[in-house]
Amino acid sequence: MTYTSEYPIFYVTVDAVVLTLVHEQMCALVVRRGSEPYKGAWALPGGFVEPDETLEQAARRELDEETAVPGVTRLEQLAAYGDPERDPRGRIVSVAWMAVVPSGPKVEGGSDASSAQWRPVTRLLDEEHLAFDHRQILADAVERTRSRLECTSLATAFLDEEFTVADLRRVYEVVWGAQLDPGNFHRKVTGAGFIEPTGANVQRGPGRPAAVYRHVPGADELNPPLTRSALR
Amino acid sequence: MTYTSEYPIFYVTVDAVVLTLVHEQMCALVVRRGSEPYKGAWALPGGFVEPDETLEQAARRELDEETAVPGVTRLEQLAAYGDPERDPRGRIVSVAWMAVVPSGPKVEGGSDASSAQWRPVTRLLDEEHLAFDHRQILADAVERTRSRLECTSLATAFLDEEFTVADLRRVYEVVWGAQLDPGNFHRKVTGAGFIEPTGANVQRGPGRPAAVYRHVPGADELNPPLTRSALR
DNA sequence: TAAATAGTGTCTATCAGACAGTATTAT
DNA sequence: ATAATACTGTCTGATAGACACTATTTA
Repeated sequence: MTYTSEYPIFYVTVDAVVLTLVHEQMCALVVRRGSEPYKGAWALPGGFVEPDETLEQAARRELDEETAVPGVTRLEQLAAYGDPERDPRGRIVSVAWMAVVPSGPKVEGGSDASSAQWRPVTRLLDEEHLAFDHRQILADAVERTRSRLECTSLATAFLDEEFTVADLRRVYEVVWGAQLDPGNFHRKVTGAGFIEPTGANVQRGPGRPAAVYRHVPGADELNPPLTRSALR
Repeated sequence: MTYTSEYPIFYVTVDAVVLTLVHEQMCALVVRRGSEPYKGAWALPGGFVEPDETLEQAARRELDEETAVPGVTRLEQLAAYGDPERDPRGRIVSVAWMAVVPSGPKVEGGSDASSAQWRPVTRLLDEEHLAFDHRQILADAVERTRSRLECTSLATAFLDEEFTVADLRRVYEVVWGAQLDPGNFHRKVTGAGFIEPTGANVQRGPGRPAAVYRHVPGADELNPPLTRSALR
């Protein structure tokens, strides 16, 4: 089938940055490109928007098809990237989305991409070569995530439904790349209103058992915010 | 000229929200639509992106062509809007931008639109009908502006190069819709590091003359932020 | 026992907000 | 003089961060 237009042809794609924690490292979901351009390079999952779907639906569909990653609840729109030179195949404007999922889901496979994989964000940004302008998109997503931890409950999205205060602290420490004072963090986060105790306790390694918490549904705004300067 | 494609046709447009203060009211720049759809309704200035320009260049060009508004320095990308039903003419994804300009520039005319005009944001949002999904875009831009006042020097963009602390306070009061304590505001804002005194004083009406300030170039981040809860 | 983690108490410096007080002008 | 605006001083309550202390477990 061929389409015609009296205006220049633009293509619209979506790309998704999905972040999680693997072994105390922030990792992003990437796929190997199986065709030119950038064949063999890592790329963010994404693809062309179809005529009758919203941009968000397109991002979800591409994530399902290329990575089959579970746990994607909220997708947040990041930005549109539309430099004329960003894709050698033509004029392609991409709308980028980001999501955060709990640690460790299996992602290999999916029909479109030969291999989807979690890779540390630091390596993707500093050492490896990402296709197109995906390095910029990833960097923007990471920065957005860092600031979202200050004023929203996004940190809980890195964790399973039940978690301890220490689990949550590790999320902040990894994402912000800073050590936090355990005592002060505990007081602040339990008083911020976005997590509530389940009543249960868990024991992991030596030390006093920790209370188990869950995210309070709907409590997504944090004020006052958790300041990023709570360093040790 | 006719273009052909084997993929469905998408069009990409840009829309711009330009905000300013007129008579103590936040106003947005809108144009009357001269053709269907939504003929005669107010719309945000914008139009189709051309093949060889960036999205930001397209936004600037459309602003020049449709409104000839001066004073647009920084354009900040807001979001992409791509609902399949948002435009009856076809599948059009629009990338929205926002800018803030000093009060009072003349804008009537321009070649494309019969009349560009400043209209109060409250009326556009609450009473009048904006074309397409421009009401949502405008609402998003206003909310973004409100939060940008907390942690950036954006408020100075509403003012001319030289201004008083009272001028700046009026910007915050109008945008946030709240009264601020003059004394506390003065201390906070002069200590925040993003404005500096020129040495001159001005007299407007009764009262002690006010010192004149200017924006410190490059000082765009505010920390600690000016909290929005500095109400009286 | 020592070591490790969980959680609480407490002190201090800082800061937001309330509000009073001083300075300088127009009318 | 009076009113109005531009600042500046001061008090109070809240909070961030440092750090000590208690509680509960493993090894």
